[in-house]
Amino acid sequence: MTRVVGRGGSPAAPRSADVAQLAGVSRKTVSRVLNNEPYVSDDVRRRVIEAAEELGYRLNNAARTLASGRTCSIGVVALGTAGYGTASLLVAIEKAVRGSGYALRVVNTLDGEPDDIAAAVDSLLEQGVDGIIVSEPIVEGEVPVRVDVPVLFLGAPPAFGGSRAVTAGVGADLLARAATDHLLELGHQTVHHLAGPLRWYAARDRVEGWRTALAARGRHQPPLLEGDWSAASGYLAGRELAADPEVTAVFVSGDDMAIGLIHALTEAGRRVPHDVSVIGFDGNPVFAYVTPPLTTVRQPFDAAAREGLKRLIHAIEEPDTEGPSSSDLPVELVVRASTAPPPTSSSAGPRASSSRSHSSQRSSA
Amino acid sequence: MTRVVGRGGSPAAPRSADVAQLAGVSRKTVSRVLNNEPYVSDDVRRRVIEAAEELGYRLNNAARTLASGRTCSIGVVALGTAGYGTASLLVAIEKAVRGSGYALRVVNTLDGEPDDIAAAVDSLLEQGVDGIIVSEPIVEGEVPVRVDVPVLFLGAPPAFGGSRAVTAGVGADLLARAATDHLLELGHQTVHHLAGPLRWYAARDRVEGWRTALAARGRHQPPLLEGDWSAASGYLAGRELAADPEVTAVFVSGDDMAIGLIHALTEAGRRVPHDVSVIGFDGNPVFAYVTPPLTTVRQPFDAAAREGLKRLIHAIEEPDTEGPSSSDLPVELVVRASTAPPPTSSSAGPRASSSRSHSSQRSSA
DNA sequence: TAGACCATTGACCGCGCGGTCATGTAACTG
DNA sequence: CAGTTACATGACCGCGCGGTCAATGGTCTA
Repeated sequence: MTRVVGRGGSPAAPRSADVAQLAGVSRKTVSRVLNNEPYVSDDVRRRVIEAAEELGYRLNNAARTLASGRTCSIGVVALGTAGYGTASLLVAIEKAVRGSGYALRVVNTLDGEPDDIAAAVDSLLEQGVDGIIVSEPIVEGEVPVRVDVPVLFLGAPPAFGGSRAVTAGVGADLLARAATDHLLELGHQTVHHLAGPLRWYAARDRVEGWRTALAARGRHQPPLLEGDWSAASGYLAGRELAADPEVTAVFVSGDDMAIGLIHALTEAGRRVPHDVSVIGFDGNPVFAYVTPPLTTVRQPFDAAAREGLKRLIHAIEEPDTEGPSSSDLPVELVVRASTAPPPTSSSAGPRASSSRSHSSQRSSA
Repeated sequence: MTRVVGRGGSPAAPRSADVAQLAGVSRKTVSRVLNNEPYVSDDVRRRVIEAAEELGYRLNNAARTLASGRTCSIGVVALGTAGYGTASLLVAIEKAVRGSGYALRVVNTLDGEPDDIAAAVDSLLEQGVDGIIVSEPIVEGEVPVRVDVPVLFLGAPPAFGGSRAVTAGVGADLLARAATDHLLELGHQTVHHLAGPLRWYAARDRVEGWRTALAARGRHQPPLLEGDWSAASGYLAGRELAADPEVTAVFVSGDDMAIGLIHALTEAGRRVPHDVSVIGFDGNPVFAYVTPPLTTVRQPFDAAAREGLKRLIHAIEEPDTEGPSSSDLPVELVVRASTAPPPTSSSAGPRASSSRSHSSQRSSA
């Protein structure tokens, strides 16, 4: 039979048989060369590679998947929002996956409802993936899908999601604790907290860290506020807090919300950081250039993605052995000018430091 | 032969033959049902669907791709940055692809160099895609890859990239023109422009719109400044502009850069918008809550992604017919408080409007 | 009643590759 | 020298599905 010819007279894509013929070897040997298998002489290897290049040969992924049973791709269930945090995490995952030999398939869930996640996971399984990353798991409900590949939950507790689940995270509790400690060390009696939606593990972990930091010093734990990550929700929370003169320090669970909160405080006549200190969470660099420059905690997205992926690949390739142990992620506090010591009754307290402090930061393990 | 059984005694994934056996029909009939082909009786169709559900059957994408030659997936070459604009565009693409019957494969290029893009495209072709979206094409150089699927360039001119290329865009030139017009209508004699990296089409289109707006009114065209999308680069440009007392209005090619620029102006004693008006570009909602709230132009990411995808799918499925005609995208000016009439020698000019203006906006076609 | 026609179903092939196993050939060993 | 090992290659099968075409059975027309 004759091979099909594409539109415009362009020949159909070459197959490994074409390469084999040109190189004067068998198809199987071509397969060996392209998969870096041993037991191929240097001469043959060279000839095959030359022939492949000459023909512009590309492996057919579908065929190799079908034959081998391995898809060499990893699916990501991402949150369909363009926020700095989630977008950074997705980019970090992509960077981590590069060079691992796996391709990435992305499905967004707009809302994060269990059914939504289930649909996303289902579509990934149908496409064929060797493993799945749920980038921001939500707490509510079990995901109603039978999954027979390992799943990495970034930030969820190990119990979540069935037996073949692995987890990794940015160490949100430690980061949140560092943020709270920063404010306490400045002299604040206590620290208020504006959390993200508590359905998110990301939000819960940070609440946990905040509570731990307060408890460690025996401080009063103010009631929790809950936002939705948006600046608008931060603004609303800020209006509430502005009415309470006791508030001198707020740890906000996201930079955007922190910006909204500061805006509300300022509007109400509470100066930041003179009257109220605010620390954010994420590390979006643009907020070094707002007034006041935002003190925040940078999330180690890259490190978390790398570590998570390492574990996931381990679970894929050597499912019966113990995974790599967890390594400590960096805690990076970016101190700018939205935090300061609390106002004292006698003195006016220090003003915001001048513009030099755009990116002063300190790191600790 | 016996079928392979997975770890832990879990049975291997069911195949269409299993469904066929359970439903008491042939494998081919199962295929017909699952592909919604005609000539299947209602009774048989129902039985097949029930059997598939009972077994938890999922189509094997690799096998169907191999057999049919169609992958039913679209590849995206995205920029590996977490900026609001690029991230929003990616999310918009994902939203547009949902329900189209195509899956998404994402590859990031960290830098956008032609070789980098070539590698990304290559890896997509190897994975198997029916079409490719280059989300933010860069101007420099031809992409050195032979591509035999349609390619959608979001924002590049039609000549780019070979014969099977289609394009769509957010209408950046019109948006830029609207931004510039806004400032001119406020009474400014001319408008300065801080562009993005001119290697990007996205930046060039906006420069074009800015030039057109100025030329249409016969205004002086100040020298162009070039940033790199970051707030830091906006800050540097702002230091330059602050030294020039002639500057009363700046159109900045991205919200982040605008924030940096405003910071530099403020630091140098030039008040925004009292002395200098600044308009951004993107529409990141968080900047409604900085001081001053940023006037900006919202990019119609969703509409652009939808339209581009419609054309791409058309090019995939009916390559020989003319594509759908382009429809006008919305121009959405978000007027907040970083723009105002220019200072006059006699009066002090209006102050920034109060906090009510968080999201006042006007739209026009 | 015979012929034409349609709706419905299945037998069979092969997409392009990796896996298994048999077959070679050269380099050692005792 | 025979026996053993290490290396190098190819013949052949089948992964799970869609496509082609033939076969079946029923309904309609002349």
